[in-house]
Amino acid sequence: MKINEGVEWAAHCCLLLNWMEADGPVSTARLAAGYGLPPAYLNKQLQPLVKAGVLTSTAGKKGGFRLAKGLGDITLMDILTAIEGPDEAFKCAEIRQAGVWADLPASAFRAPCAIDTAMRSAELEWRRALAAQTLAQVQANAELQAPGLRRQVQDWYAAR
Amino acid sequence: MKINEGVEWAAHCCLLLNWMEADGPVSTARLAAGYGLPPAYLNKQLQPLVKAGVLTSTAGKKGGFRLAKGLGDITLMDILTAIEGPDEAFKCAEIRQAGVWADLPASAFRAPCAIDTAMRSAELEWRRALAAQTLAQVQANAELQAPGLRRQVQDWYAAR
DNA sequence: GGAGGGTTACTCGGATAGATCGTGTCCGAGTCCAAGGGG
DNA sequence: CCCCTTGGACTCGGACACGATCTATCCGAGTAACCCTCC
Repeated sequence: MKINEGVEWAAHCCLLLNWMEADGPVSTARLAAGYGLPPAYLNKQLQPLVKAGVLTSTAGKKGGFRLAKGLGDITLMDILTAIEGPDEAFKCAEIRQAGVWADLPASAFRAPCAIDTAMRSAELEWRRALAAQTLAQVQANAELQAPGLRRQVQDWYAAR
Repeated sequence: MKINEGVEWAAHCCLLLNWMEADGPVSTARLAAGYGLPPAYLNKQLQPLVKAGVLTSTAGKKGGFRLAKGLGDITLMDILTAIEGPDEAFKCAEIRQAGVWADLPASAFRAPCAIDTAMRSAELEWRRALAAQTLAQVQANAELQAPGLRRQVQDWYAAR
């Protein structure tokens, strides 16, 4: 039960892409350099975001990634599902249907597994909280805590 | 991001152990037979629960596992942390401290990473929901949906 | 000067290895029960 | 009849393979910009 680090990378990149929006597409190499990440692997992590409609990619010279929509329309849930896939973390294997319960009539399984229900509802709380957090809010918090950072990052990239 | 199936196994076993409490310890072989699981692997999954103080184990003939406390004192969170470990699913690697941010003064990192904060708070919601669910509640729901099941299971084990 | 074509350099995207973690199995140390013998 | 010893079988616990997923890298198809030539 460990979340791919690509989720963190993607979130950071989205925030950065928003800051760099005026400069056109940003290539994987530039993004990776900003965070000290392996460029090729970062590229691989960003690809599912393109498929999910969070980013758009353009090839060729001066190509790179760009936000497909505003930060307010992107939630942490979007990023997670794009990279981790749509499946839930807890997967009920219905082990109760074997052994002791194998001889029971099928009607006994009409009701869902109580454990599965409890685990699902808890996980739903998590996903609900993730879906409630837009990247716009996250960025607002970040800029609130470090007001000059945005300009500093833009300058660093401009001089590169 | 996939939860070990051992979590589901452990939860089911705890409920079963509660039903079989009067019969003394239940061995791994009997537990596994009840769910059609590989006995040795189930044993391996239950061991951390003993270390966590959820179960007690006794060796030798007529040995096996037994609940260390009442179902009301065991939460889904206990089981999860016992098997998955205490670490959180989302681990912030502080990638913001490399590249662009490498030259910034240390004071810039006094404030926590905004992404980390948002992810953590969402995950906390999940853990809070898990900690609020005791196995006693889960079992109550299960027995409510299938009233005769408890007796049926006890009989199956008694005849074995 | 402007337009068109070719070159070039750079981009993403997917196909290909290595590392880490989850899954499954096996055997040994320890222990409890039971039976048998002696008092 | 009761107690102690001895044997045995069964248990958990950890050490040992296998497989899948995550991590990391490489190379190729494609494309947009640029430059040079020609009109």
